[in-house]
Amino acid sequence: MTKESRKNIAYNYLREAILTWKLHPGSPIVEQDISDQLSISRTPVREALKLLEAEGLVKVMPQRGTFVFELSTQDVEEIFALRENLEVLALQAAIQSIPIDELNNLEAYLTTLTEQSPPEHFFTSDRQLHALIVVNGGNERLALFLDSLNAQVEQVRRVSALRPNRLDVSMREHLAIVQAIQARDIITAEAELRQHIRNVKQSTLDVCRNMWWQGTIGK
Amino acid sequence: MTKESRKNIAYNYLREAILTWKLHPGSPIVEQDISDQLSISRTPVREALKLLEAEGLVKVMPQRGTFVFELSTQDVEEIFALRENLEVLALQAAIQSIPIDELNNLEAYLTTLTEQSPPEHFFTSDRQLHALIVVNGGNERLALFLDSLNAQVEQVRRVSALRPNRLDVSMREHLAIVQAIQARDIITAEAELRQHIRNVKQSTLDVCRNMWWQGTIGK
DNA sequence: ATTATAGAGATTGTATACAATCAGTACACA
DNA sequence: TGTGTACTGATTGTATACAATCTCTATAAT
Repeated sequence: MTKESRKNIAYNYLREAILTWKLHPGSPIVEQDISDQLSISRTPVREALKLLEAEGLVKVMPQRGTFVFELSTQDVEEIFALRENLEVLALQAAIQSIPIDELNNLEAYLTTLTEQSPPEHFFTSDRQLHALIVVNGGNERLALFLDSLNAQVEQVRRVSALRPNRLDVSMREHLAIVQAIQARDIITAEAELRQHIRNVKQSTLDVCRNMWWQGTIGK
Repeated sequence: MTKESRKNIAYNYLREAILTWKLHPGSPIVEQDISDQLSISRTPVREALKLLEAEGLVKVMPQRGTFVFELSTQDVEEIFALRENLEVLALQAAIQSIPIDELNNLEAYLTTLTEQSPPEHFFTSDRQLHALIVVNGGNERLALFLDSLNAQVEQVRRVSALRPNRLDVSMREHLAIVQAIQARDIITAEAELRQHIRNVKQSTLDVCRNMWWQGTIGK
């Protein structure tokens, strides 16, 4: 295996820290601090921050500082509006070509999940389903853009997905989507996918507003 | 007016050079050369190149070199498929809110254009129309993404738009779109917009293939 | 003749020092 | 008391030197 570049070390470190709430929305990221923590120079840290900025996870204010991105409700609306339409677009392109055995595997896996299953299992299956759709859609730019959109809400989603019943409901929605794709039924699949994404959006919005009230983000 | 950062100087310089064919697709960009030409250090040049990479105008191959992006027909297919659907999405959101006087101005301007008008006038009105749609769509992320998609084909489009009759036809298509928006007729506007983008795509594909044959790009 | 290998040159990747700019503070002044 | 102004510290922006890695070529071995 080829050695990882220092830029990538910094990138993965920062990305993980943001998504797991070790770095809270709105808090500053000082290049020197990160380079000290990782024992590398500022240069690769800087390049990693530029990448994260392009991805929408941090906001660089020139000559002032770099800050962890704060999601507003407006942002959530924008992101999910795009996500819904782009994923449907990918679905239309992919529905005939998604391998049936992959669908069967995913379906089998979904039916094993219960309320007691560890949340990571839900996250994994969620990523799998969306990857299945997007990758088979065959448009690389669309796939990359969706990744970037998802990264911007993932931070909040990791909280919202844990709300009571949400995991269970989400699993049922996934199952409905998978089964519609298995039947190559684009009408149903599209409707289920749209509904699922709208539910996730609502859930994300709720958490977003709660955080606001509690002063977790903003001030 | 605030002084422009050296990173931006390098960014604008390189972007312009690529879009005007001073730098041909596939040709290498050496950081040291650019920094010499602009009398600045490699650091801001490097940051500019990373920006251009995120935008899809250059391709950085780690430890090997940086190259001007070469558009393949596959890329053109991807880009226009996305552009068509995203612009329609913006149009649906924008059609009621695009100011009538802006539409009237653009319509008046379009009717003054003839085969003899300088091509820049066509480019300007083209940009205006698409900006009108995308900005009033109200989704900033969608607007930014479309900008980046357009940048990737602009290089080729500046050639394709000059083909015989293309300017004239394009003007008529624009006029039809504008008039449908004036009437707030989403059905017609969407159909005209889709047709227009498909025509531009076809024209772009033709030029793309010609360049291939002539060895302008590739080798 | 073909292949393998070592070395040189070119280019990007990284470290580090210095410059420029911004925010906040203390202080002078009205 | 309020306001403006210069100063200080912190942080990003830029310059430059050095390291790592890749490509290409020359050379040697089979």
